[in-house]
Amino acid sequence: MAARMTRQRTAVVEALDELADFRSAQQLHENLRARGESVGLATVYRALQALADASEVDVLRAEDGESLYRRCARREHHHHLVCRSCGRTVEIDGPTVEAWASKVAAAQGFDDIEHTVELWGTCADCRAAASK
Amino acid sequence: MAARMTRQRTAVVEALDELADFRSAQQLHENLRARGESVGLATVYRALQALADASEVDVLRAEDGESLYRRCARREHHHHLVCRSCGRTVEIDGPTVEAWASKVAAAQGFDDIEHTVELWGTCADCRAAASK
DNA sequence: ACGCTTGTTGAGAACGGTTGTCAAAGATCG
DNA sequence: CGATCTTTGACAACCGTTCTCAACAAGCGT
Repeated sequence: MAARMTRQRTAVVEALDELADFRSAQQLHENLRARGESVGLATVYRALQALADASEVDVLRAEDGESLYRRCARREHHHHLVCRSCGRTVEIDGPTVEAWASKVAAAQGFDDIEHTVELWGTCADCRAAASK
Repeated sequence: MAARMTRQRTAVVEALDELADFRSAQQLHENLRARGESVGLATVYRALQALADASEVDVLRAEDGESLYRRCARREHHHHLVCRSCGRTVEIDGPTVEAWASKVAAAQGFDDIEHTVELWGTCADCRAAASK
């Protein structure tokens, strides 16, 4: 169970660090190959999974169900405002939302509460590009 | 483009009405077969899709990415508190959340904002059953 | 009631993202 | 260096969902 530091894992982390926004496993894989790093797709998935388990990366689901990964600045719980078309991401937190969520859930007798709060939109740049 | 009322579509709507909680397309399909209604899986998917487009049912993604459907009481925008293990659902709305979401997004220059706010937990019954 | 037209159905193939398989490769330690 | 034991990667398998297309049936006009 000792996590070994391999060339591939390092490469995945590096790729994540360079790309500041949410990316799919496949995008990262392509990115790695493009720069000459030979890494298997399955390995990319495994690395991302491990990083997610260790809370080193945030995972979120695109509207079509694909998983997107990102290395976030803050490790504490937070939410995201993501551009639908380019993936550009802004970290946000909503203290009022947290409080609201747990209060509502508790009032209904629910336990082990987890909440999903994500904002999707089109960023200024993409909007400009679309109406070119 | 005229929507025809077929036996299959009626069956899907009926099944949804009986099952008050969020169910997957496959669960609904099984449910229909179990009661003798012969309906193809693809048809169930199509019916659910059409209903979702018409805002007749709410769709949400389970943690594993599967789509879950439910006929909600209110047609207006609202959120859900869903039991992870039995699918039991409580409709909730959070006026404060709505306001917060659009304000935050606008402040970042984002447009076309959409937000996902769902609460997952374990309902009282399932908690009791688990610690039997 | 009876065709006709046209949307709908269903079985199975296809698809796309993700995970499993397993022999070969390589990281770590003594 | 050698032994050990995790990791890798090409490919198959999976699973939910969508597509294909010939057979079918709603709804409409007569």
